[in-house]
Amino acid sequence: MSDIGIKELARIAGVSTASVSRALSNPERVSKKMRDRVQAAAKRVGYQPNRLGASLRTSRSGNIVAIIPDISDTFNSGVIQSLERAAAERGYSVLFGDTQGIRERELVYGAMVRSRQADGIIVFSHRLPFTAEELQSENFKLPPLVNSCELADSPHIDTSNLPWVSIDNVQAGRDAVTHLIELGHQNIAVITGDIESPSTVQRLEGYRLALSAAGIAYREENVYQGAYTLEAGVRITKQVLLAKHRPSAIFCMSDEMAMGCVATLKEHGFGVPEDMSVVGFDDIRFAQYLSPPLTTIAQPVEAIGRTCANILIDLIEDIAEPESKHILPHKLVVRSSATTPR
Amino acid sequence: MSDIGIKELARIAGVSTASVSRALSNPERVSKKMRDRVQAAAKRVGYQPNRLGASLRTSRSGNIVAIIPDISDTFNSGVIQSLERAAAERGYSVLFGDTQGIRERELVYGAMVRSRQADGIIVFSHRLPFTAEELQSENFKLPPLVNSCELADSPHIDTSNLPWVSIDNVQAGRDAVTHLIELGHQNIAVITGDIESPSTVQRLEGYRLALSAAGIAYREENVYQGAYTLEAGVRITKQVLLAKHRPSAIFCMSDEMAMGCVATLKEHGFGVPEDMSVVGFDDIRFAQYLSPPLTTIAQPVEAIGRTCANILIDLIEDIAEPESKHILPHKLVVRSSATTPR
DNA sequence: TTGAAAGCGCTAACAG
DNA sequence: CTGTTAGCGCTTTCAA
Repeated sequence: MSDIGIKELARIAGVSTASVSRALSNPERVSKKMRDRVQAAAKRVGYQPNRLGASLRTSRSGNIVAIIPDISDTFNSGVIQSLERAAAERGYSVLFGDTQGIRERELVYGAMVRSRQADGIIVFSHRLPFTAEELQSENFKLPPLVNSCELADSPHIDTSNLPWVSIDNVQAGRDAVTHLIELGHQNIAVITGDIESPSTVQRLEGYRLALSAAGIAYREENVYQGAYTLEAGVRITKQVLLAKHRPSAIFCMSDEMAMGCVATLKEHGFGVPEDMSVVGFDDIRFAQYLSPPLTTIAQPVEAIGRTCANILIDLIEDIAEPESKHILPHKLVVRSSATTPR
Repeated sequence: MSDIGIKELARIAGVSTASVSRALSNPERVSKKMRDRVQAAAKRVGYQPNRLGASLRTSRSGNIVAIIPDISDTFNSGVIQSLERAAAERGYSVLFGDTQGIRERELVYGAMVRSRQADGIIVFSHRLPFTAEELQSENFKLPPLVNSCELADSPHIDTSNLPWVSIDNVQAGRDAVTHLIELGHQNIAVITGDIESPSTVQRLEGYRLALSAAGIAYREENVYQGAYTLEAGVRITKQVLLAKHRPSAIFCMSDEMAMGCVATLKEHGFGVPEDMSVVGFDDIRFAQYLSPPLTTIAQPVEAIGRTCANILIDLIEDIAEPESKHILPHKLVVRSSATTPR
């Protein structure tokens, strides 16, 4: 049970190291007798292959890195949870990089593929984790990479052609706002996520479309630029309450923002939904337990994580087209935070 | 900028591979001239050392694995966030293992040190990620490991001697309950976390001590066995409401449980805190934005993660005593979910 | 201070 | 089907 290498095990089993390697990694390419013999010996002495040796030889680390701006965001942590599980099922481990949006840290994680610590990257941030210099360089080749639709365009590369997985954010934004319109709201504010994020831009487009389809004029002053955080929800909601033509409903582009929004409304004496309707986005675990339970757009968190992992691994293992796009279904979940305006 | 190895770089710089290695990894052991020359060449061609080669040679992967039952738990994700950051500052990456409490997955992650994919382990689960067989084996040596005070005793090893970092859970539990007693509560229910978890056992002990110090009889039926999840909070709270001698206050051993508890109370028409006081534990990000804002015990999330990382790395790099214990400070945060009973 | 060379543990040609 | 052997890219003696 002490630390034994392949040589030692080969000696013990009375076979060559090549046979040990084969019997353990490609059992089908070896006789049953050999297989049993080696596997028995391996088990007996508690042989655990050194993956570093194998990785060096094969140039495959078996790791993928997930670049995430903020793991403590509830939506993100749900995605990474399913991502990790799906990766594990295919024999990959995930190195995770919480960047807090810091460019330097993004670059560090982006470099992990080049330094062979990882075989591919899943990007949940807005920027590619490579320097402009790298991107412009002729012999720079993008490593296997999938983006979860938060990746903005880059001046140096057409990010829209990279593999991605996402919901239909335009339609989802439209669904949320249409719901409010159907309840009778005409004056609807929206608090956006980070404005560089494609998901925000798309959801905002959905907001526009919903308004326009209902013949309601789009008014610039109803669009509040925020960020996908609870704190932003708190901060911006105060601004909304200050508005000259105060809206009767607020569409928040994340549930965390909606939490902050609702808390702030209550703090200022506004009942939700009696005085102000609120619709969120994500359907995080907590949404149904808030008071009031949050009406929101549900994202298929589990599927997003799983799909990201699987596409990336397909890419790494060369069994996927390099431009796979996956649109996953979303769903409006009606609870109690939005109602007919008074 | 294409992929260049150390040999090629050595050739380009006109020096030996040994010098390249030294100039890059131990610049102080090389002349200034050599250093500049190599570093310039490395920069020019965009040399990125292959960590696999280095790792194989040095038997150091530069990774640590964090074994976590549930990353989407808000408290856990906060800890892992700071853990990752602290690890990164010391040049380590974190592989994370979300086990969902599944034994098999724990073992997979536990094996990563033996297979050299990682240099040490941080354990947030109840069990050591090793089989009984392994633990009993004579020449089994525990890898560098720190536990965040969730590790239960093992029949095969004295886990209490392993390095750990934690708050003083006994005192924290006592503080929470004392607060309720000082408000005037006499009949206080407690909803526990997973009963195998030392943190739960300790907090329960604190509950006992607080009662006893106030001369209040400890009553078995006021102790509800739960789990640190929102769903458990929901489920158990219903049981509490069914109690013959209904308590006037509930101490929940996590904020997520408290969220579920408060939601359930409201759903059944109980005002919080008018009809029922609730105290939580953790002070997760959301606690202050719930309605009512949650009175809770704040854990130093950032410090816990950072300390775990630093102790583990000290252990790996042989610069720490193997039995370091760290008690971090907690704090009662009084908000609005607990008040004087009617 | 620098270079030559061995070797970390494994896999994959290649030969038998 | 199995064994021999070279070598993945790096670090680290050892000698100069």
